Amino acid sequence: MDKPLVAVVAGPTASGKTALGIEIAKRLGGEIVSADSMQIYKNMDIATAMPTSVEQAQAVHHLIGFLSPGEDFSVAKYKELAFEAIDDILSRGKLPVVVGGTGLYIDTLINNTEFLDYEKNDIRQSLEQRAEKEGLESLFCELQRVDPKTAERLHINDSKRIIRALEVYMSTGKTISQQCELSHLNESRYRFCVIGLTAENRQYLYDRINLRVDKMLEAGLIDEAKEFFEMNPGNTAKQAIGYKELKPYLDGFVSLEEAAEKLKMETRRYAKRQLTWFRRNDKIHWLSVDTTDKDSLFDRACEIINSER
RNA sequence: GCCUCUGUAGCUCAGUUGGUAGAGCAGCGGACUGAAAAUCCGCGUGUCGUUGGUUCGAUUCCGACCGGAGGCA
Repeated sequence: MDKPLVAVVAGPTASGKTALGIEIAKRLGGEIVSADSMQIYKNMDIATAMPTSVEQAQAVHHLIGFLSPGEDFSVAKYKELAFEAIDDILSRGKLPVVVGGTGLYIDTLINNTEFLDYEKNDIRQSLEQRAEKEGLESLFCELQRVDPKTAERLHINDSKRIIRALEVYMSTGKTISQQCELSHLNESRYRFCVIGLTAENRQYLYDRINLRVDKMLEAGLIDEAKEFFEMNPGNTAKQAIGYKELKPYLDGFVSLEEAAEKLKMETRRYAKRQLTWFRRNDKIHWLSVDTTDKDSLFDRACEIINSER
């Protein structure tokens, strides 16, 4: 009768999501579904802080390390695969535990966002070329004509969203604002209980990030980066934090110290954006990792989930 | 020891012909519907080294002191 419950662990990078997710899965009989746009890829283990084989042995993990970095990915594909995994886990009487830091992916599951079907095409590429030649303003004016509602919402410099909005219109015949309305007509088949990890002191999180980057470098991030660039990564994988920041060092333009500092900085900024994303969700049960010891954190998270089961 | 330069935001530096100051980066806040670890927007947070003097008024001019860099010995 009641909709099945899906547990979610969200939060910024380096907040301890992986450990908490595994603990919840162990204690409550669950399996983990990753919600991470980069951990989906193979051969990027160190940079993406993918759960180690030891960690993966402690709980079943879905949607990690399965795609080649040459392949592009999208939130629409993620949604499809994630719901498959969730249904599979539920059919075996277990608790799905969604764990990840990609807010867009998580919200798509929670809101059950529907996407329109359309054939793969090269409209985006030609729009990018037009932006190059005619200037972004010309595309923005076009968007004002076809979808004034979206044009009003977007800033004139927001090239990605302007191009995307036109791409949707040209691919589907529907404006992106129409698509947004259509996208949440169907109610979710699940209930979600979201645990959010945060830190009372931002510096605590930043210290953990800095330390983690140092550990990644010790673990062989540089070699992983060299291999990464050799295997022709696609546009999605290329965005990962961890390789592009090391590129100037690999090419001999900056010292390792400078590149490492840049990598730490970009990771910190990413964590900040993640916090901004999750903060607007007023249904999240927040737990502070810097003021709670591990055991009580685990206890508390399981209590919250159990109370909603 | 003497001479020259220098000290302004967390960092690198502008600037004020004397009316308490502004850029970049960092940082902070926000947005986010098929690339989202991406992309975009907003916001100066300051004992102008310290201390005396001149002045209605000094971060600015002058002196001393302290710190840094270079030169001459």
